Amino acid sequence: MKIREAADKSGLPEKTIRYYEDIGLITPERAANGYREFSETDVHMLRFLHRARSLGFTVEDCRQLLDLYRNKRRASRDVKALARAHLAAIETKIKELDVMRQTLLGLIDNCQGNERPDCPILEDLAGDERV
Amino acid sequence: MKIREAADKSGLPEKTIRYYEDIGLITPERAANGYREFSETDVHMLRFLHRARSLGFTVEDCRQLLDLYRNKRRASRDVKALARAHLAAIETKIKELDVMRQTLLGLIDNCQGNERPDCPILEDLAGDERV
DNA sequence: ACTTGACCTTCCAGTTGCTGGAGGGATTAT
DNA sequence: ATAATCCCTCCAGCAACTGGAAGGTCAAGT
Repeated sequence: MKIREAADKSGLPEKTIRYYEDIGLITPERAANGYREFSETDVHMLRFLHRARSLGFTVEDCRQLLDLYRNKRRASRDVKALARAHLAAIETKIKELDVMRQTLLGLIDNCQGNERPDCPILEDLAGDERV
Repeated sequence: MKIREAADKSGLPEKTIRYYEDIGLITPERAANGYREFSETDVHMLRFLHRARSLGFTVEDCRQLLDLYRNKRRASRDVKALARAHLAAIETKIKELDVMRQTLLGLIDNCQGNERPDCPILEDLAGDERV
């Protein structure tokens, strides 16, 4: 099948599929006219990538996951390690965002939000000491 | 003062300070030899930017916040609106990450993590139906 | 006077993961 | 034959820096 159909079946934009080929994640065949020719296996890999990316794995993670997936002699230990590392990164990120969130909530709560200029949000950003 | 000192006092890397000048967030003076000459006010602005960025505001948000900060006729309403929009973005992001986190937790929990190849994580990514 | 070393400058490239668009060939439908 | 869809390959750009190269400046030491 051609790229449009592969895109429809995998849920990825055509542009992204071309990009994934560029960086060597997939290697579809080429027809005589130069068009990419996708097999069902290719689509399967694309769906795999789509799902992995949606779980936040980086493209490099995806490359490794795909390698593991294709390697029938893999150890599930290796997959689990990747997933754990990724989970840890996500949890770190969540914590960072939560700190921001708490701070913003406090600042927003203290701001009148009217037509006057005095604003505790700006005061905080400016590092003004509060008396 | 020169850039090194401004960097130390603001907590921002020199590179970042140059970048902020490039994109017009700050406009330090120049000495005769071409070196940037930072005033206390410049450092104040840099600290403002540092703090705003650490709360996750985008650089464009920072530009607006800085404009508001410098504008003595501002309405705190405008600041609050910016902060609220940013807070909403953060909360959206947290929710997305939490969905990933939950999913990963479930997958990791089901994976033996041994030397065998069978792995529910890969199965999920591959979209295999579980019986 | 000269050199060394620490500063400072600009500019270019790379990062991540795409996305949009230009310019052009191939195929399909009318 | 022609128009509408495909498809192709570049090139550029997004955010927000960061690293490095190549080179100018300045103060101190010999």
